[in-house]
Amino acid sequence: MNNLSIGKLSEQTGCKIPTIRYYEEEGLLQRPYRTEGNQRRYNAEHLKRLSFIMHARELGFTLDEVRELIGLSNNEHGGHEADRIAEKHLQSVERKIERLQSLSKELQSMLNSCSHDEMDRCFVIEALFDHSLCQGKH
Amino acid sequence: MNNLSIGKLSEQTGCKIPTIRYYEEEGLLQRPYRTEGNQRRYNAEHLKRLSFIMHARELGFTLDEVRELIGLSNNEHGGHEADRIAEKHLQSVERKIERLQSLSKELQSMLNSCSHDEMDRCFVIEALFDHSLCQGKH
DNA sequence: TGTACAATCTCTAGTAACTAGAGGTTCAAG
DNA sequence: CTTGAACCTCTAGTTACTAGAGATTGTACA
Repeated sequence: MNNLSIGKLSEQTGCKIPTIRYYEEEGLLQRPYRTEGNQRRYNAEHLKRLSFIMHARELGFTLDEVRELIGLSNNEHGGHEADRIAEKHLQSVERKIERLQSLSKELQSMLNSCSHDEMDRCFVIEALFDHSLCQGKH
Repeated sequence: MNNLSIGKLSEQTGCKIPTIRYYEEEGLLQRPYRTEGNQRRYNAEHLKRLSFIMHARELGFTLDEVRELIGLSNNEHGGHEADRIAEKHLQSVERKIERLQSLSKELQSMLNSCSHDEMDRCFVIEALFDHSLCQGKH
């Protein structure tokens, strides 16, 4: 688990090599020990931190939020703050879901009515045109 | 409706001025007539096209897909193709909804269990760390 | 007709979160 | 000790815009 090369860390976490270097650059991942020959060597702490970052990213936190979260986890008063961030994030996720659901409905009804007539006109395209003309009316 | 300046077109559509120029640059919006002094003047066709682009964007189509859709709408065999694009898009939207819903659940359960104990430890942060360590196990 | 100033022009660079490639160096197995 | 996979840094590209600088044009009003 110690003295992992960047390739091994990448394998273990599923995070791509350039992305690992990018996170280091961005100050999200601690700078690792370097060999004489200037290659990176990671330990269990790095593995843990990188997994944390990746999981937070999967959950849709931005890198800035991840940065905040990491800062808070080192801070004794960070708990309530972390709540706030997670709560704000939950709200934005729920808004996103709503928007996508209405989008899904619109796409479905476009597709359902999309039989083609003799002139081979497609209602998908027409629906897009029509709806785009009645702005804000639905 | 004719001879709209870029500012008026922007007002009418709600699309920002630099974005209009960007769409022109990208070949999505037809190049408009220019005055002697090199300023853009738009007509009803441009308005219609821009509204189409914006509506498709709201529905989450990428600019490349919008480009395709515009191409297809000028093509007599485009109908079935447009179906295919819309269908593919619908599927990706549904996948996105699923992912967001499970994310929302995870955030909610994080927040629910997030009372703070005497030591002011926050379970939001711990949940993030814990889950990040059991990779792929849920 | 003159003038002021809002609106427009082009161009460059910045955003987020990576990804890809060039050209060169190091590590480790045999 | 050799060789080839893995690593290094650096630059530039991606998507869909947005912001700003510095210059020019359009137009309302006196």
